[in-house]
Amino acid sequence: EEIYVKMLLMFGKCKLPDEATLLFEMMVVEDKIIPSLEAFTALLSAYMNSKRTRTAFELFAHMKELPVYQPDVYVYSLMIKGCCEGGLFDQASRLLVEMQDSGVEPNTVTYNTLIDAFGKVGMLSQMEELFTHILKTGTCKPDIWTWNIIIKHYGNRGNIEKMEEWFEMLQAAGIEPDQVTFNTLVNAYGRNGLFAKMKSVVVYMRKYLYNVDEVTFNSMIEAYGRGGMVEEMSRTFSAMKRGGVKFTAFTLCCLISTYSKHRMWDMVEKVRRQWQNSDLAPDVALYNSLIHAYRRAENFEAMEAAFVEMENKGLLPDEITYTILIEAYKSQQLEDKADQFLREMKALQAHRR
RNA sequence: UCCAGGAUUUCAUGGU
Repeated sequence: EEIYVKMLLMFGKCKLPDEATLLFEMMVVEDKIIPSLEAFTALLSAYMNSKRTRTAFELFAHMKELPVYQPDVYVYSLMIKGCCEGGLFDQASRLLVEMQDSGVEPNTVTYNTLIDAFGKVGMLSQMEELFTHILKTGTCKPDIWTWNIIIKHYGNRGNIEKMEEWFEMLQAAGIEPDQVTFNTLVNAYGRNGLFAKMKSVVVYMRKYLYNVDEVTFNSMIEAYGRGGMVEEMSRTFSAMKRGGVKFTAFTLCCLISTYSKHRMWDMVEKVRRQWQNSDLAPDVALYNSLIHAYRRAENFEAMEAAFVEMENKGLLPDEITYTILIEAYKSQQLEDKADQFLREMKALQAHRR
């Protein structure tokens, strides 16, 4: 069963909810395994990752009717996350009450989920209040994730002073920052154009033997790209490869977007060749950036070819893909084709409910 | 009894 659970999680990561459902049924029917609560949690999480919130909640309701599958703190934390992501804060707080009523105590993960949810919608004072509340009441012990979440949200909102303040408080509390903490700082400084500080964090990381990984490099590459520092971006990409850090779809997506924004078509092709020579799994966002690059270049044959290639690789276009194509065809007065893709997009959206 | 397996954080693409 552990293998099934691992595979369910894989499907969730790859956003393949239907495959997850099939696998789960296979496990029950063919291998006659009585699924554990963990298996159900894995299935729920696959649905959540694939934004099949409704399916997840149906399963959740079903589980509650079965005495052996009474949700535990894992399941409740996951469902609370689902509510928050759908903007259903009332329902989230109802679940929080419900879990306590049924004797399941929320833990650090549950509160981290809520703290992150406040941050995501910009309710930073509520975010802080919740943090001090759990600290004061001793409801649960904040962990490094809690701090990382708060640091991230101040960084994302451009409040660098607050971010640094929280980073210092973290250290003052005697907690060791981790890889994620530093990557969060690199990302925050980068997105706010503070390139010197960004670089100094990386220097610090190297000095104290934290892993400078693909997330670190991706943040820098993205930051330079956004800031129009194309040369610096290219150099960082080279440094990444020289350092033996494997680039990801994310890396190439940043590069292609920036090069195409600066109409550097030869560089787009260069990235594309490195992509072809790599063993990266097919990726929708990466194809989207390429399709958009060809649309910018008004190279519509290449755009269509990239779209066909994407479908041949078994990838389903998403709303972004369709939007790019529809805009492209509209700009060429090809209303029929634009309409056709509009219908396909609507069909996709309908299928997902 | 111990161990393992499920939940939360850092990163991209269109409309902008």
